[in-house]
Amino acid sequence: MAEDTTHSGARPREIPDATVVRLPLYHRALIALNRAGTETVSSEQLAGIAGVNAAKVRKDLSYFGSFGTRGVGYDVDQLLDEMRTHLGLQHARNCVVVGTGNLGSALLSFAGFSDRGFCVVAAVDVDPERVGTVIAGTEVGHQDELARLVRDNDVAIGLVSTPPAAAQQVTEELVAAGVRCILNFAPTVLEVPEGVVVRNVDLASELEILAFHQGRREPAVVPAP
Amino acid sequence: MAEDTTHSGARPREIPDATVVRLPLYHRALIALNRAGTETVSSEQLAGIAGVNAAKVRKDLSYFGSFGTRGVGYDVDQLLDEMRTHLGLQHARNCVVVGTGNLGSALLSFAGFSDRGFCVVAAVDVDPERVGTVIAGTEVGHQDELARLVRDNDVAIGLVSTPPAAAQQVTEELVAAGVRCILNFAPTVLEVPEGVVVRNVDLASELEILAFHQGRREPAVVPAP
DNA sequence: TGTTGTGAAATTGTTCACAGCC
DNA sequence: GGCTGTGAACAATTTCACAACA
Repeated sequence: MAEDTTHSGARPREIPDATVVRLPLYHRALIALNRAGTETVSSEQLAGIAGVNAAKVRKDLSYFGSFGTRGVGYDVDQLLDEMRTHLGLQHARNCVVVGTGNLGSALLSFAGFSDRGFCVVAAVDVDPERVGTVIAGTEVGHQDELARLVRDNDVAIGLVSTPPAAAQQVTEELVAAGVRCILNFAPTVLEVPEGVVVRNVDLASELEILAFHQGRREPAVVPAP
Repeated sequence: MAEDTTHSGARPREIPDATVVRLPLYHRALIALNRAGTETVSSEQLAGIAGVNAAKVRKDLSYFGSFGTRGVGYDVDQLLDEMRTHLGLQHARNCVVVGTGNLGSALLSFAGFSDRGFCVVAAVDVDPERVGTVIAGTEVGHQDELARLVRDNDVAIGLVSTPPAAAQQVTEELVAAGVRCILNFAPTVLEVPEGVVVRNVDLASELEILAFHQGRREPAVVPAP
């Protein structure tokens, strides 16, 4: 991730990766606080809600500036605004779902995005059986229409939920169409050019990590029936 | 993201967390190599497929022993076996889906688990409209039946896909029923007792992380000429 | 030759602890 | 008195680089 940033001037604040992945946690916590009508929050409280520790909260927030008040805490509204700004969420972002199998249709139906400023506006598939069907209000277009749909709908993010064998191909089409953010659900490592960001969500991997930890805890006990 | 790996006692061989989260990548790569009939693989090749670098592969594997051959590489079959053993995947693990909304039904329909030794064998919901329906071959039971279903089906893993407000409650029920591994899809931080492992999958958070990176890359607005 | 396995160095991330301010 | 912001100490992780060896 880190470019050749030999510190000539400490101007461009580089946010640590570890911090970036925690920002959504704070964002989520602040949304909840805001809804509850809470006006100020201490790093300790915020940490409790976000499931981290207070020192981390303060360090993380400090990378963006110092908007807390000593002896008081942070103003929830202000911090929420700040968070939105730095996450680039002032405006909603449009997403396209590529591959409308089980997972793809779930993504189309899933409401969890829209609350937080992401909107699935298009979907494509190669299967003629699926093209033309409407899932959760979105009509499935043909894969060939991807570029047009991306352009017409100002799509910023591609959700790849094809079988693994097709994932690299559709990724390249997404990139060619100008999409620079990809959330990949296929169990494959995607190759992308510089400047394109990929995040991977692999459910089987998550389950394997859980299995590993369980195996560690219980040294192979065979329960008698 | 797995900040909740609380360890109780010191084990002789402690595997770094960072390594653990990469094991599924190697596992996946080895399955592919095995299917392709490849017999040996170098750390360099494995790294290529898994999307990491060779030094990391070697270091990671070395925590489990040294089963490579200098000048040659690793035996795919043997390494795959080793991987399965350490991930505790000799036997399949049963999962229960709690909450059968959009995401929950997708989890039930999703085939991606079964290839890798995880099997969804039960599902529950509180909504009377859903209880009794059959999704992808699994009948949805009532939430009250959770403990029984866990017992009867030897369930090892709980998949929490309820609305956030219900997630903590159902987690406690899962834990009470003896489930010690939880994959949480609800956008909430779950509190669990020592010995229970939680991993979180929050799609909105992933999208926010992507948005952040995109915002960084394109420096906002170009000054007017 | 080519590749592993691994100490040691470099980098990144976390926690401490306290000065500074309300 | 309470809480932030942060440099400095500490811990984890990654990378380097090379001896060992089939």
